[in-house]
Amino acid sequence: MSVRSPSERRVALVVIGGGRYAAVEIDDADEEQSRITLTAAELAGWVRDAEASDSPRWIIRSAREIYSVLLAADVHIARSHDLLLCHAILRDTATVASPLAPSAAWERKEPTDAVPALFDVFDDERGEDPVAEALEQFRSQRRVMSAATDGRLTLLCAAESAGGLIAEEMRVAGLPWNEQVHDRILTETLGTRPMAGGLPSRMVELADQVRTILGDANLHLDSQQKLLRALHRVGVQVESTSKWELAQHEHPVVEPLLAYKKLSRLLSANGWAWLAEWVHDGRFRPVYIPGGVVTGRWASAGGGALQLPRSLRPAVRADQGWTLVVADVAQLEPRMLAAMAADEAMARAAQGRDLYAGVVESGAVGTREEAKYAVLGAMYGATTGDSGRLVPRLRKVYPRAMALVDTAARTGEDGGIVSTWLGRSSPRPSDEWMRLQSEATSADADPAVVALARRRARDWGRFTRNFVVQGTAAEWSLIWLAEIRHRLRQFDETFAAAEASGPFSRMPHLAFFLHDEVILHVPEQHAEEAAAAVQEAAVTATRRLFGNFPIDVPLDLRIAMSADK
DNA sequence: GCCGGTAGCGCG
DNA sequence: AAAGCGCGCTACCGGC
Repeated sequence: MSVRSPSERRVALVVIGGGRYAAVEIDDADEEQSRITLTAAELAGWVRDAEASDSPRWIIRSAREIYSVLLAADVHIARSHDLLLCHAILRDTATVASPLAPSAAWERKEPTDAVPALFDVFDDERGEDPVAEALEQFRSQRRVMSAATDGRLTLLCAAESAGGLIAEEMRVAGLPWNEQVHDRILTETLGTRPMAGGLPSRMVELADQVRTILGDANLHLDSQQKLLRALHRVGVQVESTSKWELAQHEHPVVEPLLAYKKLSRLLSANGWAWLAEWVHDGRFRPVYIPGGVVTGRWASAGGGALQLPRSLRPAVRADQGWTLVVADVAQLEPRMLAAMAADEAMARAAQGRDLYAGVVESGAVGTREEAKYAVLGAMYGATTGDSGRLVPRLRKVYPRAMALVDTAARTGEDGGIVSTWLGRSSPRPSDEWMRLQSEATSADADPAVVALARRRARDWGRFTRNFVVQGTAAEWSLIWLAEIRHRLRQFDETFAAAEASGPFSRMPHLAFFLHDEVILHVPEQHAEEAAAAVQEAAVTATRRLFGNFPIDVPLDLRIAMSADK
């Protein structure tokens, strides 16, 4: 991903209704220079040619809407400006004096199902002149981006737009998923698959064991209420059926019950039904939603892409003749915190693979475990328990880093807005929250209301505290992803073009992304090259964000047939 | 039978 | 009711 240079060619692709598209050349003043009209059948070919000749930045309403159409015709684009994704950022940013005016027409409607909102494309009623409206929106967005003198919003929008493209590409490519391996794991863990309706054999055994111990042969284990009453009857005085609470008790029922619950979860979330619904032709194709989380993290819809249990990792297997490049960042968030705060002591602790070991060396805490709890507590706002007790020790050793998160928390408690490193801002607290706070400040306020307001203020403070760190980590990851894609495209051109016979047939490609982790699917002979690209991309992402500030962001990087660790 | 709220647990 | 952030999904359960 590169930030636009003045001479860069820009073309807006606009849906103009009746199944037709306008391709509009934009000059350096962001004015329309020329326009041609394309039918749906002509679109892909025209874009392919333009892309091949000088790879313009495509101004699009949304990658979800239009890139899926292009990809279906095996047309890839390098760069875009995604008006829907950037609208949200530029409208909410608190880092410039005049953010973008809100407009319902440029708000992303979240699809609630797994099908992309393709039919938006053919909405003829959208406006008077869709081209003029798109260009006007683009100009407004450009004004806001350039109001940030340091280019941060421009970088953020470029990265967010690249993310929009990558999300669509990853869905088309899919994650290579071996159904036989998945089936074997299920059978080994849950027992033999039931013929119809019933539970697998190991679950049946465990359930019988639990029912025997609880003295109720017909107990329905999946009902918390019935289970809770049965537990009370045998003297297990828990207030909930959650596993952390059950684990505190010593009773013969605990072990088989926890085992049953674990298997039950695997069966219902990622069992044979999931496999049949979500894996086709050896690929799992989740719908990614870039920027779907307030902090800028991606969300997903359908298939639970971001919650795949680690026990199923071995089912992620490269095709014959291919391999996986699997990379993740260790302790990304505290590293981002150290760099944002320019906390050199914390950056020193972050040197090398294990940040927590560095924290121990600094003398703040005695063990790695303590370091972990202290650091997580600092970023999440722990006040009690082991974690809360350890946080003050960090405040002595890393005053700058702690001041950054403490300030973010105080801003939130006061109803203020915080921003990430590149300028994505937290939402305003709700009207209800505001009302409660002002109600609590009146002289004759009910003490219960005051206490509640205080609690809600602290809750929101913990959210804004974490927002700046989680959101900046999301920005690093987004740039990392975009830089990986950029490098794969570069070296792909040199060897794959001649062999290509379909989408991603010979191309190394991104196959999975999970907050601070990527999986690439790569022809074997290019594995080393791809791994190097992932590493270089990380270095570049760090430099893009923090210049020469010395912060290490080391990767766990491996080349393997399966994603299993 | 449909719907929304809640519990619980998977991921980072 | 985990202490301490952000999500999505499934199954229950009560109300209609």
